[in-house]
This record gives sequence, structure tokens and C-alpha cells, in this order.
Amino acid sequence: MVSIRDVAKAAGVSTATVARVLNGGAPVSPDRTNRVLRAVEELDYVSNGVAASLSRGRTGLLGLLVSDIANPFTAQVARGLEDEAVRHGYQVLIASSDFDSEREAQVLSSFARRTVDAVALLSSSGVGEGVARLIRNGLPTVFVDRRPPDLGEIPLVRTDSLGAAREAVRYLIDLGHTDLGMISGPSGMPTAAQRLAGFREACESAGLVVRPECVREGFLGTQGGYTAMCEVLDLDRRPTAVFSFNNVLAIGALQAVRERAVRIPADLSLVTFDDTDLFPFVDPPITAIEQPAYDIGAQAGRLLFDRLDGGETGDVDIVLPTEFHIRGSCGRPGR
Amino acid sequence: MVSIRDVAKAAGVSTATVARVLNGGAPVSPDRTNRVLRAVEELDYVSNGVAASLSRGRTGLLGLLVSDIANPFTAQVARGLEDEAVRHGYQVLIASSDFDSEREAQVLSSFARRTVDAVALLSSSGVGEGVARLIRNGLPTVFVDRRPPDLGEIPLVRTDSLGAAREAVRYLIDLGHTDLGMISGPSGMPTAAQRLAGFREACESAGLVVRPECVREGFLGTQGGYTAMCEVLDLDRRPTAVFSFNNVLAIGALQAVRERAVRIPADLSLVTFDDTDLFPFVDPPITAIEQPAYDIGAQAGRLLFDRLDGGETGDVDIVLPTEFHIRGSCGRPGR
DNA sequence: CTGAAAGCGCTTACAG
DNA sequence: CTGAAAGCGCTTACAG
Repeated sequence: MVSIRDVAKAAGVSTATVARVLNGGAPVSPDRTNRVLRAVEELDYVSNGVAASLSRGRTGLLGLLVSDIANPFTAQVARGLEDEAVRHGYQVLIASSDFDSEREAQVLSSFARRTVDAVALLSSSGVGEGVARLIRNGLPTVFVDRRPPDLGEIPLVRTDSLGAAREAVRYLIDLGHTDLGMISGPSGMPTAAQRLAGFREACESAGLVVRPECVREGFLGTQGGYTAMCEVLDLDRRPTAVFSFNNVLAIGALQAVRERAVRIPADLSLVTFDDTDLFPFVDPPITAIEQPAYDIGAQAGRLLFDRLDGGETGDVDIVLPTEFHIRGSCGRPGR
Repeated sequence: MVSIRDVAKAAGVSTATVARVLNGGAPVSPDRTNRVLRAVEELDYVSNGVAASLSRGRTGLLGLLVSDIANPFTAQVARGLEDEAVRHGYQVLIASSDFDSEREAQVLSSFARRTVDAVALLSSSGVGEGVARLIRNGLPTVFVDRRPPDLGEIPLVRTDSLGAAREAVRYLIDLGHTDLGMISGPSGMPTAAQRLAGFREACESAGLVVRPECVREGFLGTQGGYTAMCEVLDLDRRPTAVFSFNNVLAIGALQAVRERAVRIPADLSLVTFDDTDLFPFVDPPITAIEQPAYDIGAQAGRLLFDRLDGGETGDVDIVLPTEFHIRGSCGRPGR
């Protein structure tokens, strides 16, 4: 590997001068500038980013931890964050845990080791020491979507899961449904708890009783949605409408529905949290709650840069609005 | 920030001993081990990963450059690569260019600065100096899906774009179509050229003439697919079948189709490269060519670790098989 | 405008 | 089993 010293030697200058030419900012005489540039060219020199990060005390990297890289919501959040990062001369590094808590711990530990300057946590399980350590070590951190309890003054960017869920379920109730089910997310997950609470609130305030067997907890991934929906559909008495925790579970649910030749919306109405590009084209088009994912990511980025620029963010809780897209997957019950 | 020296001081040992305790491998007396561990605990010490990388000469990171983080193909490749990486004690860092060549250059330059130990390039535009520099600098590199010409002995993991495209188009021809169109990818992209070539070969070997105006180049992203399909549908004489470069373009194409109330497959047959979870549920279910994305990623990872472990990979070109899923989006023409 | 030198925070032969 | 010290490859006050 050719280092800055090789370049300095070849150009007949000090390493300081080479650094100045390459990083700009400091004035260097035209003559030396040229010599350095020529040496860089000749030796095909590329500076070592790790060494630069160490001496600068910053990496220019934003870490984004996601649990599911395949979720379209994740991709849009990443885009929003990236655009904001690029604006500040940063790059974002996406690390995926793929729902594996051990991998998540590894990523968090790597972030805590200062391999990035700030961290955005998207739907991290928040379990364990990892996140707490990150924060204790003073790394600017922002939660996206959800935040574990008892973690102190860490900003959060999210939507109103509870309210949006309640609204969607009320829509089903207004359609005439009295026996509803839910494909819920893992109970440890705050958003899962919130969406379930919204579901329950809507039912209760309409005087409906939710049968416990109609609420199924699906582990994340389409497979979980499939299994949960199978359980619901195999009930002696099926609910007439189902609310799904998110888009990925909904896709799995659709597989179960098709397998059993259940008709949507004639036999079953379906609503889900989180929209996707293809939901409008599904047979029938899926009614869904859309979160402003791109804006969420951008907003998270802004909070991080506020902190990096020395500002205080404190215990911010930014709630962005959702949009409810009524399409064709819901109808009146018992038609 | 608490450093290894603080820990050493608190434990009354040398920094070397602290490092040995924390990194394992070297034997340390139980007494000192305990003192170090206690000091680490007390000071809440986390080692600086950047410094460790610099002195070790490796980062333990695999870089994955993608152009479209929202493409499901990308997500699956990432999963395959990650699983392989984790198996070797590595983490993978995903950097997205979002089709922006300037961002791509930045990412490549950051990788070239040795912030990662090896690099997988997924559908990079391959334009410009970035990739060449990476390789000249000796960073183990592997191309996924496609590889720019004239780059020497760099391994590639892909599927047979040309053959799979030809097979799919032949299927349309066998259905009776004689006037076909294509939503193609950017012409500079090798896979775009290959899929287009497959399309042309199938048509020519059936004695069909491809009208130039029926082949539209869509820039990537759903928007590009939408625009291209609009152009095709607004032709005085429409083709009766269209082959799409990939899933993302196909989604945009579906929007155009719906907007114009064109019926699939009655008015138009549609086939696309790249499958998604939801294609089976679209109205009608979309006939698609599936690539073994996960395996592609895993294979790419294996090649990288072969190199990192000192092996030679040379000019490998690994071709994995595709699967053609015939569903409901194709029919006989002019029904 | 320039260079010598200290320093970033680790790791790792080396000598004991 | 242990520590002093060199070294990884940069950056950046400091003095001129």
C-alpha cells in the first residue's frame, strides 16, 4: 500500500503539505500543489480512510440499523436519511439484523465503537444492553418508528400508530363488522402494542367483544403472517375482518387466504398498516395505512445533524401524519 | 471518551494486557484478567473500532454497493451476503447510490480508502474511475449481476440474462404474439443490453420484426417504467405483448396500464424479469423470471472470502439458474 | 506558505 | 504471563 509518506517523498515535500493539498482548506503554493498532485497520480495514491477517521476523530458516517432490509418502509426511510446525510457531506451505512438479536447486538456494538458518528435505529428490538451502551457513550442517536422504554432523552420520529390503527379499525366497524381479528406483531415491540391497543380501543368503544383467539401474534417476516392468518382462518368461527400489523405480515396473510380459497372482501375484509407500491394492483387492491417513510428518515437525519452540530435535541417525539388509503379489500360482512 | 489507557491505569496493568484480555487469544493471569474486567465495567469502556482497524490493518467489514435499496432483488442479495459474512465474523455495510452516479463515486471512493476489507458491487453503473481504482488498489472485489467491460480479472456472479429473456419472449411468441414491445433498461447497463438481445433473438429467430418504437428505454425506478409504458400504449398501433426489464419498471408499467384501462392479458400480455412476493397476488398474477437472489449474494460472499483467505479467484463467471413463473398476465393476442 | 513533531487509540512483535 | 515501545497512516496545532 502506498501511504502519504511515499507521496511526500516522491513530491519532495512533507506529509503535512500532501495532506493540505488533498484536503484543501489550507493554502499551498502552486508549485508544491502540482508536485503533490503529480506524485498522487503517479503512485495512484488513495488515502487511508481509517487513519484519517482516527486522527480527525470523526468518520463521516451515519449508521442505520434496520431489522428487515426487505421491508419497503425500511428502504424509504433509508432514502430520506441518505438524502439528508449527503446534504451534510455524510454517507449512511445500513446494517441489517434480519430479526436476529445476536446480529443486532453485534451491529450496535460495532456502532458503539465509534465506527460511525451517529446512529439511527429503525425498529430495533431494543432488547439488551446494546442500545443503552450506545447512548451512555454519548453517540448521537435517534429512534425511528419506536423506542424502548426507560432509555432517557433520546429523540424519536414516528407516526401515531395507535390513532391510525384505531381509525382503520373503526372504518371496518362502520362497514358493519362486529367480529374482528388481528395479525399482531411481536408483543415486545412498542408499535405492535400500540397498534393492538388501537384495535382494541376501536372495538371496545363500539361495544364489540374481541375474541382472544382472533388475535394472533406473528413473528416478523411473511412466514409469520402466513402462519398467523392460517390460525385465524382455521377457527371454527372466523372473524369477518382482519387488521394486519404491517405490510410484510399482510403478504404472508394473503398467501394463507389464497391457499384456503377465501374471497376478499366477500368472505373476509383486510386492512393493513404500511402501504406498498403493489397494493393498489393486488386482487383486490389492499386498503392500507401509509406512513411517510421518506420524511421520517429525513427528519431523523435532521435531528442527528442538530446534535452533531452541537445542538440539543432532548426528548423530542416527532409524530408525522399517516394516510389511510381505502381500496378494495374491505366490504360489508356476511355478504 | 475513556480510552484503553484509562482502563490500564485503573486496573494497574499495561495497555497490552488490557488488549489481551479484551481480544482474547493471549494468556493473561486470572488476577489481572479480573482487574481489567472490573475496570472496564466501572469505566464503561468500549474500545475504539477505528483505532483497532488501523492497527490491525483490517476492518472486519464487507462493503455492498447497491443502486436501488428498494428493489426486492437487492434485499435478498444482501441477505445472502450477510449470512455468509456473519459466518466469517464479518459485518456487511450497505451503501446505496439511489441511481445517482455522484453518490456512487463517493461510495466507491470511500471503499477504496480501505474503510472496508472487500467489496461487492451490485448493479453499479460501472461508469467512471471509481471501480477501476478500487481494483487497482487491490481490494478484493466481486461483481453481482453485471460487470463493466475491460476491468480485468474480477469475478462475477449472475444469471443468464440473455437466455432467460429469450425463453420468456419465446413463450409470448408461442402464445401467438407477433408484435412485441419491450420496456428496456438504460442502454449502458450490460444486463439491459443482454435482456434486450434476448428479446431480439427470440423475435428474429421466429421471423418477427421488432418495430423500433416498441422498444422503450426506461430510466430506473417505477417512474421510468410508467413513462416507458405510457409511450408504448400511446402508439397508434400497440404491440400485443410487452417484456419488462425488471420488477421495478414493471410496477411503473402497471400504473400506466391501469390509468389507460388497458386489460391484462386480454389487451396486453406482460412478462417481467425479476419476481416479487406480491406478483402472484396482482390482478392478474404477473408472469415473471425469478433470479436466485439470496444464493447470488451468498456466492458473492464466498468468492470474497476466498480472496481474503489468500486464495485466487481470477476471472470467475458464475451463472446461477433462473426460474420462469408462468402466471396470469399473458394470453393469446387479439382476443 | 511550510515542516517537524505530537497525537488519534489501538495492536503486536520483542525481550524478559 | 507481562510491559515498554514501535507502529498503523493520517491530521493539525505550533513555530517559523
